[in-house]
Amino acid sequence: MTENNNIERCEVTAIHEDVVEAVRETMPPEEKLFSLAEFFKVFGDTTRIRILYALFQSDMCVCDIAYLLGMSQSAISHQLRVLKQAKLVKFRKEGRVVYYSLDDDHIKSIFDQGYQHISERDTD
Amino acid sequence: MTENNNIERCEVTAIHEDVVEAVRETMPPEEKLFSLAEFFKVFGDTTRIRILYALFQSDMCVCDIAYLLGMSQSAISHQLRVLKQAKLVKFRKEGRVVYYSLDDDHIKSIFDQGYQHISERDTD
DNA sequence: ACAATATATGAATACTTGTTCATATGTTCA
DNA sequence: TGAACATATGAACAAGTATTCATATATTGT
Repeated sequence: MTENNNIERCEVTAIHEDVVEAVRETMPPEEKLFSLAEFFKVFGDTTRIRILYALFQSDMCVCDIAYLLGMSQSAISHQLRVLKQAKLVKFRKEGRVVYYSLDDDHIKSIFDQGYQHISERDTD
Repeated sequence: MTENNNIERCEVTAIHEDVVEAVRETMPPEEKLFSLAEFFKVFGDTTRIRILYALFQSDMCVCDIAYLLGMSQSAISHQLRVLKQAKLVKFRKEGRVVYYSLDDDHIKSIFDQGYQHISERDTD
């Protein structure tokens, strides 16, 4: 009558099977969760974060970004490719110079909320 | 008179030094950018994303989470430690069972925005 | 005190990832 | 056409990370 018969050994079975099944119902599809992790993975690198913050302010060419961040042109170019594939930045070519700019409206507010989190956390 | 004297060779110097210096002024401190990357890194893994989505719905013990996600108790325990260190989850002990729950208000809305981004992106 | 069990953790391993180095591509200017 | 230059890219390497395995810790019930 109480919460019996769910209980077996852990490792294999759940302790509260009712809770587990209820939660399972609400889980988004695996594929969406995977995409979401992929999306956030892009923000999990200081170089890419710095590039995006720079682009908040102004469109910039590869060379300028490299100079600003004190990094090699190659390193920046590789990271811009990651950002491009994630559709976070777009680019336009002017002669041999390529200007990158933001291609997403959510980034800033996502960053702001992250910023808020770490600020609150660090004052505890 | 035009945009001269900024221009030297890339790799070493910037093409638009004025732009670079203007952007440099607005960059948040390195330490903050680093923390931000650390913060998002936590979301860059499917297992942790899945754990957090589960906890959106209900507090859960380690064993139930492992069962729900079809993973080992050890793997879940390791990941919960990461989430704990990031102050994203908290826990309470009841006997030998440890219940984890969310410890942050921003997570859901950050996830929602990420979700929105990938949805928009995938319909282009 | 002892067996059973829920969780935590250190070490090892396989995999991923960021940067560098060398080089390729494509554009401009003489 | 050729030299200079901005950017892109593949391969290699180093550093980081997620999971497993074995085991430790702590709690419960007998």
